[in-house]
Amino acid sequence: MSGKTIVRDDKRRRGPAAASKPQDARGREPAPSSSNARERLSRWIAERGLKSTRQRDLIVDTFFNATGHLSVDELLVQVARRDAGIGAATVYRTMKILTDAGLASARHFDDGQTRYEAALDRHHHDHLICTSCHTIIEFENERIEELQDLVAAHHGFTVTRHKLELYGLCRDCQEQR
Amino acid sequence: MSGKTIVRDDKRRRGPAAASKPQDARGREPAPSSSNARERLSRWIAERGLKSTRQRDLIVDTFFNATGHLSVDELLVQVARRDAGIGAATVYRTMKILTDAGLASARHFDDGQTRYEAALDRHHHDHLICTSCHTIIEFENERIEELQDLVAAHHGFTVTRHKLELYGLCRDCQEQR
DNA sequence: TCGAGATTGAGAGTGATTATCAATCTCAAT
DNA sequence: ATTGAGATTGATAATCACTCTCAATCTCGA
Repeated sequence: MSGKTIVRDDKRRRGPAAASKPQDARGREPAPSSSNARERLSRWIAERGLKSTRQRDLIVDTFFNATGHLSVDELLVQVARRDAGIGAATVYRTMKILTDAGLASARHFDDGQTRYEAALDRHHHDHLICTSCHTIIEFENERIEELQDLVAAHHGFTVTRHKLELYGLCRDCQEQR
Repeated sequence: MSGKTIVRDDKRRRGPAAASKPQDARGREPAPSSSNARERLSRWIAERGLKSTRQRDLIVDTFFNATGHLSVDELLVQVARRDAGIGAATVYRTMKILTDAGLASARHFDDGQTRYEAALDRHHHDHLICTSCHTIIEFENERIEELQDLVAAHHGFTVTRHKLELYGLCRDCQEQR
């Protein structure tokens, strides 16, 4: 699942088709394969005496097989299709483990929910968010990062992470007006 | 209150002194004067049949006399020093009015609370945030904005607003390690 | 001075997430 | 295969940052 470039376009769960061209992406590493992630997770779990459970496996599998930036609610809906008995708390707990293990990363956009995206071997990137249809497009721009470092240096800061989100209307939504 | 450049350094409520040099700021407009803001607010309130109350005035006055990016909690503490009977709901309500009137702007950093900053006549700017002492420094960089527009255009987006936050350690906190 | 209508403070309600806890499940050591 | 210490689970309570509700007040133009 999920294309092979850095740009991931997730118009509310649709096929891995038509995404804008990756103008700023440099198409470095392909998205992590579910199997690779599973290996890493097994190791992570083993290393700290955690246990592998049916629920955990199901949630992880569902997450890596989905595209985009999922909220716990959205993930729970998908998980419930396979096992309606899984509780929300378990999904929260599992996503926390995945995040701690570096296999998922949590994003806090302006809609009040934490959204998760697959993170294995992925490079840092930022987001373009359509305020109408909620499509999220990822992009990477080295020049911007350089300028950020410059600004930070001017103020004596050492930047450890940053967040850049561009909110607006995507092409489709503009045309529909 | 609040310096006369775009850079505002708020190390947890301290005098309007020592801020790093405004390297990226262009020192356009001076920060809004409390009186000017009050005028605008009066007009705003009058225009829509709202009423001016003791609580409202006190909260607004306290807000404009404080420096930095205050959360409702922080503002409430300061307000309570002048009138302990004012409820949190009223502070929330007042900050909403101030925001709607364009006199304050709400910022959502990664600590889960909404923070407000004086907004009258201020230009758009972004933030450098120290993850250790929580100092917040504002900056403006035209080149970055231009690149953002370029990136957005590549993806067919029309950007209406953006958020750029650089998290890291400020000079002081780096030295203290 | 009046009174319609806005405002207030307290407390209930909300939405997202975390904590608690008894019942279960896992898995390494029998 | 059995066991049992300890991890996990689901339900539910609790928390956090707000927002809503409502009866008591306050504001301000007539």
